[in-house]
Amino acid sequence: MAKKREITIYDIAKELNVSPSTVSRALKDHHSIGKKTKKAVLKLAEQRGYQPNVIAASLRSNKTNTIGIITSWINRPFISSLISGVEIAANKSGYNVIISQSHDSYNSEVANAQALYNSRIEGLVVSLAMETTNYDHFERFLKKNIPVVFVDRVPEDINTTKVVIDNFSAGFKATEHLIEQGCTRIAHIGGAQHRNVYRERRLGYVEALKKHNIQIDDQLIIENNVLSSEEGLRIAKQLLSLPNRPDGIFSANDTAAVSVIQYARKAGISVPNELAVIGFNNDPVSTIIDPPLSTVGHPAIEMGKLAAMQVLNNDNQDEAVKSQTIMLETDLVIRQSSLRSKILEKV
Amino acid sequence: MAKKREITIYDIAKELNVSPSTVSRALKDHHSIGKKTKKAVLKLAEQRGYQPNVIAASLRSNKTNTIGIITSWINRPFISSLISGVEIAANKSGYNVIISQSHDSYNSEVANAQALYNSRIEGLVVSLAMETTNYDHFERFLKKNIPVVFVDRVPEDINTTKVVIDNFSAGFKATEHLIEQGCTRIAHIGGAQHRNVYRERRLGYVEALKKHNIQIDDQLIIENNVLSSEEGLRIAKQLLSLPNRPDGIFSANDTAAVSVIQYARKAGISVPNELAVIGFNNDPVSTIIDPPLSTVGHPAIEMGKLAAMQVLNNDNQDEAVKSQTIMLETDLVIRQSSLRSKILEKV
DNA sequence: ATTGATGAAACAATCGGTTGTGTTATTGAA
DNA sequence: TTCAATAACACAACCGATTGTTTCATCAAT
Repeated sequence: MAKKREITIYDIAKELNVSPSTVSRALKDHHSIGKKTKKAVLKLAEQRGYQPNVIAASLRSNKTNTIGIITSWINRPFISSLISGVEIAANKSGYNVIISQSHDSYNSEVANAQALYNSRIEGLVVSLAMETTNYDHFERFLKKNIPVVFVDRVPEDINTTKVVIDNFSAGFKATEHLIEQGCTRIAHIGGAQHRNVYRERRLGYVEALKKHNIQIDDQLIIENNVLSSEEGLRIAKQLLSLPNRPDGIFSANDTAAVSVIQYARKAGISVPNELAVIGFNNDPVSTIIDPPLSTVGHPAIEMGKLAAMQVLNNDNQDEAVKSQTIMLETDLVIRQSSLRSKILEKV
Repeated sequence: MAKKREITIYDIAKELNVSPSTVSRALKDHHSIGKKTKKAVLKLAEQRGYQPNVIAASLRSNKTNTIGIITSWINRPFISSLISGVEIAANKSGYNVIISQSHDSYNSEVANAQALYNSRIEGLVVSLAMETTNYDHFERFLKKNIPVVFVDRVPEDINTTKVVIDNFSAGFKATEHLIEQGCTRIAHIGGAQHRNVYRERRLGYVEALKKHNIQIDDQLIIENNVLSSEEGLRIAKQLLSLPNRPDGIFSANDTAAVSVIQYARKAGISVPNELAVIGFNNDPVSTIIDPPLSTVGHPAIEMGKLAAMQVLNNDNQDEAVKSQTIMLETDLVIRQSSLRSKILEKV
């Protein structure tokens, strides 16, 4: 019952008594085809509902109009926004986007890269798995001049385009904000230090303390590979049980920061008066928690769009531009969880 | 500097003095190829780093190993989990997943469907755009026997596989729960009624009221196409300003439910004592809001996996199974925003 | 020794566009 | 009138694998 075959340029060619190559060229408005012929081809193609077989075109022209993307998980606020941005930019340029998830596993990331390579993608957007420390699986793309653009979680020692936020500056700003609020013992909940984003946030934190002549206390720096709400709770307990407990906490993500607030409430520690808290990411939950969580915001969708555009414009760029790092500014989103002075005024 | 050409079966064939077809068959362990030949081919392929050109294979065999997915937005908790599930199931079967966003626009949905069709996808997973009421753009797939599986937001009058939750039962359970908590004036914040999910939730709500002989009050039923936090706030204000205000609210999503709680707090209305609230989706924010939000949970990732599996197993199924509706149960997640009795006991 | 069956591999068409190179007719210049 | 330039289109190779059909050799059975 279904039509067995799609209509091809050969069908059109036969019906119009021209050659397939003429049809092909007519369809893409090639200059060497006469006006009447073009009209006739376009008209018949329309009538017959001709749809080009992109697979055949890909095989011959070696262009797939497809880019790939590898992230840890799709269902996280920041990442899904990132992907959304990639899709928007790619779609606008007529490109397809193939997704894949590493689940933060190095092996999966390698396997996905391999699969995408075999799918002949023309570009790749990557946010690294937590585990990944070796980047050889991307060399294959670069060798073939297939652009690889890293976003957010990027490697250091690989010569390619990166789209990141200024994590150092963000960490610095967040910490300095706490200092300005009068905090003197500021803790930091950080992530895996081999990942740029977490290391740089911590460096910003340290730098801010240094600038304001505050002693760095290793007891107040906790690192964790997961930063889940469970881990956040555990860390909050640990920090707030210290004999000389912190009066401010800069957490490298909102999830852990929210846990801190929840624990503090249970423990009868007033936020922000006794403990000022600032997180990172500006997740939706940050506006819901009570008190609302101060945090660091960044343009996730924009980052995705930018990454995709870097991939798609690769041809037009010279070597220097191909290995640039695009660094976006973050904005401090000050809410009540850290707004000590104002709260104090009110009280 | 880069290698100009990938290695093909022709290269291997030439080097081993066999024909390309032998190489092709050897690589896929065809029975008509001798053991020694197979070994030799495999070995050389490995040595030369042979990677099959999937485009060429697709062209000939008419198999792309790719499925498409159309959703409204990627960056929403429920949808990103859905997509994550689709990717997991597809990846396990060696399939690629191409994403696209309709942004809830009918025209974009049509355009995306068209683009995916041209990309020769072998199956399509769709969650409808809010605007969509005409489904002709999917007929093309069905005519060619390309499976189209709808998830969550599904059409009524189209004969294909659907993966949904039991929205009616969920609405019923949520409302009955409020009744059991002693609520007598229960409001409903609903979504666009032409979308199955919202219509059925409302029907469940109405049925629960009927069962318990509670008069349906049109003043207490508000419908809204967006259900954003802003709209939620507006609706909360409207409902709670009624002369005879409700003592319970069943919201069709968590976003609006959270807004209700936030507004109630500002208005000095105690939740759940004076107003019991239950939402829908079990979004992350539902655990963060104070009091924690009761809601309806559903297995988003599982739905995605199931949808993908329906698409991928299409060949093995007869016509009856091809147009089935898979309905998953929801679970009532009771938290404090609706737990009146217990709260009252405590007080 | 002849025939038939079986295994192993070659041959060649095919998928549907793309693209470099010919070919023909027309036109303008010399 | 003749020749070169140009427009318009045809021809055919090609992209790289897949697959139906043939061919050839080997071996067992009669």
